[in-house]
Amino acid sequence: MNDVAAHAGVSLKTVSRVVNGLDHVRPDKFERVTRAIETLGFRRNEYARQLRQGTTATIGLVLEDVADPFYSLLTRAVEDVAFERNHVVLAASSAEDPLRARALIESFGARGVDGLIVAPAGGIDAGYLRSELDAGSSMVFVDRPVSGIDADTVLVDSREGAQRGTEHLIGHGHRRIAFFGDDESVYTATERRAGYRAALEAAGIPFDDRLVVMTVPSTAPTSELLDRVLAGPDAPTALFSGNNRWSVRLLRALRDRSDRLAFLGFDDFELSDVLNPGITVIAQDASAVGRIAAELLFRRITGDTSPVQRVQLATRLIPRGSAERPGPFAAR
Amino acid sequence: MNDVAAHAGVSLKTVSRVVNGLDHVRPDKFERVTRAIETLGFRRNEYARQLRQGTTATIGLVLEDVADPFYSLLTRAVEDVAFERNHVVLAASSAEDPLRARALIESFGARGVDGLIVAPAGGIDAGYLRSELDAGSSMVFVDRPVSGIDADTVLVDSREGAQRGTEHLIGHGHRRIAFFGDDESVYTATERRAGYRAALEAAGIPFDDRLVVMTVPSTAPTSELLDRVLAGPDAPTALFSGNNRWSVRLLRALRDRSDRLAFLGFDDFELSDVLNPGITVIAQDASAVGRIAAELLFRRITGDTSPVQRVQLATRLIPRGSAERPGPFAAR
DNA sequence: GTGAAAGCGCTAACAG
DNA sequence: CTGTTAGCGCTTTCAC
Repeated sequence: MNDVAAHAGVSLKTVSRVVNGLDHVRPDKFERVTRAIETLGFRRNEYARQLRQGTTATIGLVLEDVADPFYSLLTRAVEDVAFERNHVVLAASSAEDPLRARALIESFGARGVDGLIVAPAGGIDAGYLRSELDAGSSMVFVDRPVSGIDADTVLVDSREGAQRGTEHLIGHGHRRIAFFGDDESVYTATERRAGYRAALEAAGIPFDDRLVVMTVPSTAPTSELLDRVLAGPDAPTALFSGNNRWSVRLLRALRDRSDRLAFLGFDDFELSDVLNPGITVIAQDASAVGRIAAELLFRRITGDTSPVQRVQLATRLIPRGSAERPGPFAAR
Repeated sequence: MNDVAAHAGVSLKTVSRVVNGLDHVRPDKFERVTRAIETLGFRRNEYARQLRQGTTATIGLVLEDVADPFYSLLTRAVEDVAFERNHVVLAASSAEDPLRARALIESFGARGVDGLIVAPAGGIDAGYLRSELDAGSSMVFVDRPVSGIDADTVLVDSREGAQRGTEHLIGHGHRRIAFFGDDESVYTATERRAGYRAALEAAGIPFDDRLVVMTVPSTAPTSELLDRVLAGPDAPTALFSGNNRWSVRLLRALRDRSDRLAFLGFDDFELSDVLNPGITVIAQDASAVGRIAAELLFRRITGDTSPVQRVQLATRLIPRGSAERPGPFAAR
C-alpha cells in the first residue's frame, strides 16, 4: 500500500480510502491511485486488515469425513451460504478421532474464525469447546448435540425416523428385524437404535440383543457379522441399516448370499433407486442441515443473541421395494 | 500477550519465547508464564504471527463441487496431507462457474494462502491465475490442465483410459457405441471423447456424431437424449458414460427401459459392484490425485524450484459384467 | 478532502 | 538468558 501511495504521489491513507471505496476522494487522485494499483498489481492483504478490524470473514467446518456423502452434501450447502456472505470456509475431517478434532478446532480458533460448525466426534471434550465459545467465536453443532454447551444445534430426528422405519417393516409382517448401527459412542447410532427398539416394543416384539450390531462399519468384518446375525433357528427376515456406510457394506455382502431378506436403510444414497428392488430408505436432508446451520451461525456472527435453538429436521420414508417384499437386492 | 507478560511480571518477548518453545527460558519464569497463560486463557493469534512471518500455514482448494464423489475423495486426501504438515485448508466449490472460481481464488489469494490446488473450471481465465502465481502463492492444477501457466499439474490419463474402455467394448463385439460426456468446455470430456474416437478408428469403425452427447449431465433431459441416440435402424449396442454423474443418470434411465445394452463408465462409483450385473468401469484414483497434488504443492511451498511437473495417473479397467454381456442393468 | 501518527498481536534483530 | 525496539500491512483517530 505504501508502494502504491508513493507511485501515485499520495498518502497511504488515500490509497486505503480508494481501496475501501467508502470515503470520498477527489477524482484525479482516485484515478492516479487506481492506475498505480493496476500497474503494481497491488492486492490488499485481508489478514492484515482483519487483524486491525478484529474479524476474519472466515468460518470453520469440522466433521468426520468429507468423503462421506452425507457430509459432502452438508459441506457444499455450508460453502454456498458462506460464499453469499463473503466468507471463506476452513474445512477439515476429524476422521472420527477426538484428538484430531480438537487439534483442528483449536487451530481454527487460533486463526480467529468468526464461527464454527462442528459435527462433534464421539467422546469429544466439552471443555475446550467452551473455551472456544468464550474466546468469542460462535458455534453451531450439526448431526449430534454436545451436552453442557450452550450453542445452536441442527439435528435430524434420528429416533423418530428409525422408529418409523422399523414400524414400516413390522407393518409388512416382519417380527425378526436385525439392526446394524455405528459404534455406541456415536449419538445418532444410539438414537436410531432407540427408535428401532421403541417400535419393536410398541408392537409387542421382544428386543433381542443378538440381532443388534453396533460397530464402526469401515473396520467391521461384514460377512462374519451377517453370518452370526443370520444364524440360528429364529433368523431375522429383515435388515435395518443404521447409516449409509452400513447400507453399502451390507448390500455388497448380501449380493453374494442367497438369503431372502427385506432391507431398509437410514439415510438415502445414490443409486438406491437403481438397484432392484429399489432400496427403501429413511432419507435425511443433508443439504438442509448444512444450510440451516450456516444461516444460524451467520445470525449469531452478526450479533443475534436470542436464546439458543435446537432444530430437529424430520426424515422422509421413501418406499422403493426392498422393504416391502423380501430381497434379494440384486437379482442374479 | 501483553497481559500475560504483565501478569507474569516478565517482558512480552519472554512470553513469546515460552509460547514458541524454541529459545531457552529460566524455569521459574517459564513456570510463571505458563501459569499466566493458563489463568488468562491466552491463545496466540495465528494471523498476527503470520503477518509478521509472511506465511499463513493455509492452503486453498478450489474445485467444482465437493458433493461430487470424485472431488470429495480428492478433498479428503488433500486435507490429510495438510493436517500432517500443520496447515489448514480453505475449501470451496466453484459450481463450474468461472466467475465464482475467480472470486474464490482471489479471495484466497488476498488471505495469503501459501498455496492453491485448483481444478480449473472450463473457460477459466489464465490471466488472473498468473497474477496469483506472481504474487507468490504456489499452485497445482488437478484433473485439468491450464495452458499457458507454468504450474505443476496432476491428471488422470483420461484419453488413454477412454480408449482402453472403448477397445474393451469393441473386443466384446460392439461396433455401435454411444458416448455421453460433459460439456465440450470441460477438458476431461473432450479427452475422453478423443480416446473413444481413437479406439473406434483403430478398429476401423466410423465415428458417428449422432452417437455422441456432450452436455452437462445435471441439466440434461436424460431419457430424451437416450431416445434420440437409441433411435434409428443402426442403434448402438453399448453405452460409454464419460463420468460418474452421467453413469448414475444413465443407469437410472435405463432401469425403466427394455433396451439390452452393454455399459461401461468412466470413474468408479459406490455400488457399482452391487448392481446386477456389476458395472464395468475405468477407475481413477481420486485419493491419489489429491495426495500427490498436495505433496507436490508442499514441496513447492518449502522452496523446491525444480522444473514444473505434469503427473499423469493411469486408470484401471475393472470388468464387472455390464460391458462383457449386454444389460439390462437391474434385472426386473 | 487529506494526511500524520498510533496501534491491531505478534516476531526479528539486536543489545545487554 | 532477557529485554528493547522496530515493523509485518492495514485501519482508526484526529488534526489540518
